[in-house]
Amino acid sequence: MPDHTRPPGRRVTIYDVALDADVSPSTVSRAFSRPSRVNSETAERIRQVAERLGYRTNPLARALTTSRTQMIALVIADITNPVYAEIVRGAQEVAADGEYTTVLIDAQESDRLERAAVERTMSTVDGIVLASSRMSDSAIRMVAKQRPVVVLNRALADVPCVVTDDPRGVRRAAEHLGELGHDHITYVAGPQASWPNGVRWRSLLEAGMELEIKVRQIGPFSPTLAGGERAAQELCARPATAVLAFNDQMAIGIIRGLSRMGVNVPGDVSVVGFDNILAADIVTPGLTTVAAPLYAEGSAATRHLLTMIEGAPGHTGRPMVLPVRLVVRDSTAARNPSPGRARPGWVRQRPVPGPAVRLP
Amino acid sequence: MPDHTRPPGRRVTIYDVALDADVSPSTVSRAFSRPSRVNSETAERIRQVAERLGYRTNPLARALTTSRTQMIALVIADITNPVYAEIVRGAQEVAADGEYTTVLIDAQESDRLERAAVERTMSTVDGIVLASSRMSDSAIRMVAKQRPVVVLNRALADVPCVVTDDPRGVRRAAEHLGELGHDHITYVAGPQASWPNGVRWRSLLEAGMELEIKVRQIGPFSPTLAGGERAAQELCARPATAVLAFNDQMAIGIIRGLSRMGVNVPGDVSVVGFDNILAADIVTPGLTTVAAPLYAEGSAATRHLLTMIEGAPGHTGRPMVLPVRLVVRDSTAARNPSPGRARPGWVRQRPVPGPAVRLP
DNA sequence: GCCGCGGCGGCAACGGGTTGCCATGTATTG
DNA sequence: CAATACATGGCAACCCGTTGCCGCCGCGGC
Repeated sequence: MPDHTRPPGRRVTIYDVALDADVSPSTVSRAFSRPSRVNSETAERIRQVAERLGYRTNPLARALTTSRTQMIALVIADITNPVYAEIVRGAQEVAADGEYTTVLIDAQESDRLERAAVERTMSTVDGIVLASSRMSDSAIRMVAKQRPVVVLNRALADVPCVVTDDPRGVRRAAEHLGELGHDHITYVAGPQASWPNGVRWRSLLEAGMELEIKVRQIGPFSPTLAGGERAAQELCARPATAVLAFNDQMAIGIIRGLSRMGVNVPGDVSVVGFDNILAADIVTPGLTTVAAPLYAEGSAATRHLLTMIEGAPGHTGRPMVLPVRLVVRDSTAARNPSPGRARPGWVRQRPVPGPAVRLP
Repeated sequence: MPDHTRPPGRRVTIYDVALDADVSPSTVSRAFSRPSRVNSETAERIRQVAERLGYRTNPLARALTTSRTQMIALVIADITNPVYAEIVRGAQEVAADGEYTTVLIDAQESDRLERAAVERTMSTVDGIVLASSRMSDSAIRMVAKQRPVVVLNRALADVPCVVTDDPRGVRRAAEHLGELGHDHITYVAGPQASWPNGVRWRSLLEAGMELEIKVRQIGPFSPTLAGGERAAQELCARPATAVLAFNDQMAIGIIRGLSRMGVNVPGDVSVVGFDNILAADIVTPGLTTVAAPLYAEGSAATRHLLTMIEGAPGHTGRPMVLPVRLVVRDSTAARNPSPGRARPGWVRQRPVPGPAVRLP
C-alpha cells in the first residue's frame, strides 16, 4: 500500500488517487463518472484508495468540462410569503432526488432585483425555475434562450409553464358566495406584476357574468397583511358584502382592518382568500380560501426542468395545469339582508359620495 | 474592426475577445480582474470588444484557479418555519451587497439531511452560515475545519457564533408571568437537537430559582402547530396555569388545542411563545412572545462570514449576542385563582394520578 | 553612453476533471 | 489458426480563466 505523502494543505485530487492506486488519472476519473468503462476490480480498488485518502470529486472542475453544475436556481417572488415554503420543499425534494442542489433566490417582489440575481446566477446553474416571476415576458424569454427554464404561476408562450387552475378556484369561490346570497363581489387586487392577479380578476369577471353576480375591483395593494389593512379602509369607502382577496395574507389583513373598524366578518362581510396558508386555519374566523397544491407545484416544475436539462425538448405547448379546491371555513356566511337600505349598513368611515357598487 | 466569427453555440471566452482585440488572453483576463495592471486605453478597448461580443466571465473557470466561487451557503432547519424568512432576508441582503450569491439549504429538521446537503455543497461555496443547525458539535467542527463557518442560534467553542439573548428573554417572560400571579411555569420543549431549546429550559430553571417560581418541562414535541396541539393534550393531563413554549408555532398549537378542549387562554392558562412570528399577531388571542431580531441575526452572521472569507481570523471567543424583547399581547393574564382547589379546575381529560406540579 | 527602473504585455503552467482516440490484451467467431 | 470484436487502460487535448515570471520598451539619472 504505497503511501505517497502529499502536502497536507491541498485537496486530494484524482492525481493523488491515481498515484496511490497505480493507475492513470483518467482511469480514476472514469471509475467515478462511468464505472462501466473500467474493470470492476480496478474500480473497486480505486474507490478504496479514494476513500482512504478522503478524495471528493471537485464539482467545479467537473463543471468546467461538462458544463453541468448539478445546480438549479429557484427564484421566488418573496420569501416572507409562506406560500413559497411548500413550493421550495417540493422543488428541493425533487432536485435532491436527482442529485441537484437548489440555489434559492428571493426577488423581494422586485423586477430589478430578480433580473440582477438571475443574471448573476444563470451561468452557474443548469436550469431555472421561476416561481411567480415579476420579470417581463421578454426578459423571461431572454433567460429561457440561454438556459432551461420552467415558469411557475404564469403562462407564457414558448416557455414551459406550470400553473394552477385559478379560474376554477375563482369560479368555486363565486359559486360559494352566490349560494350564500351575495349578489356582488369585490376583488381586492394584488401586485399588477403578478400574473395570477390578472387571471383571478378576469376569472371573476367571467364567473360573475355567468352566475349573474356583479363584480368590481379595488387596488392594487401590496400582497401583505398591511396591504390588506389598507384595502379594508378603501372597502369602507366603497362597501361590499363579499370580498375575494388576491391572497390569504391580504384577506387576513382585510378581516383585521374591518374588525378594527367595527365591521363583522362574516356577519357583515364575507371574505375569501387565495393559497390556504397555514395562518388561514389559525386566524379567527378561519379563512375560506382557494387552496393550491403548493408542494406539487414545486415538484412538478422541478421535475419538468430536470427532464429538460437531461435533454428533453421542454413541453412548451399548453401549460401544465394543477387542480385547486375551495376550503370553506368561517369567514364566509349568508349575506346580511340589512333590509330597507340600498347599501350595506356598516359604513363607519366618512360617507361615500358615489354609488357603492360600481360595475367594471 | 476584425470580426472573427465563432461557432455560435459556444460561449464567448477571453480567447475570443483576445482575438478580436488583438491582445493575448492573459491581457483580457487582467483587464477584468486587475484593471490597474493593464494600460487604461487597452483595457477600455478590451472592454468594448467584450461588450460587443457579449462576453461574460465564467465564474466556474475563475473559481477553479482562485478557489473562490462568490457563493455562500445558508443552512436553515426548516423552511416552513417563518422565523427563517427574515433571517434569510438579512443574510441575502448582506451577501448580495458583497457580490455573493446565497445557496439556501433546507435541512427539514433532519441531522442526516443537513449533513448530506452540507457535504454536497461545501466544496462549491466560500463559506457557510449554519442557522439552527441540527448537526452534532463535532460534525460542525468538521465542517468548520474545511470552510469558514458561522453558527447562528447556537454557541460552540472554536467556531464563530451569533446567538440571541434567550436567557434574558426567558427571564422577562418569567417576570411577566410572575407579576401576573403565576407561581409555576411549564416549559413545553421543542426538538432536543435544537440548541436554544436547552438554553431556554435552563434559563427558565434559573429564572424560576431567582423569582421563586416553580418550573417543569414537558416534551419534547415537534416545533410545529401539530406539536403544540399534542402538547396541549399532555398539558391537560398535567395541568398548569402558565406555559412557556419553545416557539410561537407550538404556542399557537397549544392555544388551539386547549381551546378545543374547552380551556380558556388566557383565562385559565397563560401562554408565552418565542420568536414573534407574524402569526403571533394575527391569532386570537394575540400571542405574548419573546421577539428576536431576526433580520439582524441573518445579516450579522453573514457579515461575519464574509470578513472571514476575506481572510479575517474569525472571532471565536464569546459568541455575538443579539438583544431580544418581550412582546406582551393577550395570551397572558392574571392567574385564575380557582379557590379551594389544589389543582386548576379545567381538567377535562382523564384525571391525573400523580401530583399536578412536579419539580424538575 | 550605460544602467536601472517602471509600465505593459505575452508565455506558459496551472487548477481538476473529462473524453476522443489509440494501444494492448483477451475472447469470440468462422 | 487467422480474423475480428470487445474489454480495458493510457495519452493528450480540452474546458476557461489566473498568475508567476520574463522580456521589451521608453525614460530618467549619472
